[in-house]
Amino acid sequence: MAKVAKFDREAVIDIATKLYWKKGFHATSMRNLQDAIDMRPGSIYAAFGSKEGLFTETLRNYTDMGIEQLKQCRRENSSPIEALKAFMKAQVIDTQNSAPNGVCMLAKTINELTNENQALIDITKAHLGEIATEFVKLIEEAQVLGEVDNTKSAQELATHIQIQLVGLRTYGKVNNDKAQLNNIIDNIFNHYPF
Amino acid sequence: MAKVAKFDREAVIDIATKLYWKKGFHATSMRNLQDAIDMRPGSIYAAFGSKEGLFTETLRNYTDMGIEQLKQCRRENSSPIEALKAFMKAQVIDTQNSAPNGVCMLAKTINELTNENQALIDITKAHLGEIATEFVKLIEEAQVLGEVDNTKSAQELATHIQIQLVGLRTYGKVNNDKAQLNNIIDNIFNHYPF
DNA sequence: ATTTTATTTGAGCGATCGTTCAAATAAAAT
DNA sequence: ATTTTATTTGAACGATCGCTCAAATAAAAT
Repeated sequence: MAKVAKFDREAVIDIATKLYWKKGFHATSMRNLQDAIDMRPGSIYAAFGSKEGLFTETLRNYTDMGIEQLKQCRRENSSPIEALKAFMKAQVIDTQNSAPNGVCMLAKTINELTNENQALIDITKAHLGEIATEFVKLIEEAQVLGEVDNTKSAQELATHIQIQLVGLRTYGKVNNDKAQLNNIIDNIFNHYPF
Repeated sequence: MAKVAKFDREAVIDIATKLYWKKGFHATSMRNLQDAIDMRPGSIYAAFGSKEGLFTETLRNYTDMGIEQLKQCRRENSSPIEALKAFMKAQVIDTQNSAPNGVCMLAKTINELTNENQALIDITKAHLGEIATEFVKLIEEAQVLGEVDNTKSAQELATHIQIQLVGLRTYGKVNNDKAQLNNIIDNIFNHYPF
């Protein structure tokens, strides 16, 4: 054996996630990343391969954080639907002021990239699918508990939630009104299709 | 007087709109624009001032096209709500295959830009507001005709529509299923809050 | 202590970025 | 025909882009 890597890979990916989430793939330069994570080009390329390679790891990190946050909401709520509602409020309202960006990093990436980065688009789509699957699990649980009509398709309801999340997080950036956003989310669960 | 500009300003803005809409502000280079509109840097800068200046004109053009499309839908439908539904289907479904980009250029811009381009963000927000105002007018018309419960806030319903549009256009890019998108839009108008 | 080797450094590569401007051009005015 | 002047051209500016790699470094193995 020989010299061992001294940088904290998780910490580096966390910082890179914040930067990419805030500025997007194209507007984040390797120089920006070098400064933020305090690594020189050679080390970054040795560890992550390329700008795309590092971005890929931040997409994974962002998605894992979201899924973990959803599970945390589930632990804190006896009702799966209340857990889902709490998650939506955290994602739509709380992120507007505290997170690197109020909008969903995955939606932002889908919006930003073109065929020129098809591999990144495919990964992003897959991650959105993973999150939708977590929604499905929660909704099916709610159906078992009788909180949601079990003749409805859990997959369709999950899609509905994801569409609301993406739409609301962008709207929240345009009109950051916590009370209004709160009402809108309450209404989503008080009416069709829930 | 002297030599007169020979380029077609509207045609140039149309082409620039398509490019910016497709690739976004940062990923569209002036070189890309020069090639697409067949003008040399000096002419572009004389006519539009800067990359931001030209982008601003394309935002205006994009918004005008959307509002015109909405009015066209109104002319083709005796019912204002049917007109709104037709508009949504055109924006969500038809654009996925024919337009430069399936997602809304204004939403894409809100998602992409940061404080570093606050002026462009402010313009984009204002344009989203203009479109919402057109939705309000249509909904108020529907309320007069008894198509929509007139105890509801037309402004809130318009916001609801805009959130659905943004969410659906991004979802359409992830899962381009015409039949499913069509059903989702039908459901929006068959249930709460309509 | 010396050797081995994974890691880190940072100068610098060629390409491209947004932009400028002096010179060339061409249509209107004389 | 000549002058005037708005427009167009395109070379080129300094800055920055993503990325490479030879040299320096430092921790583990001997």
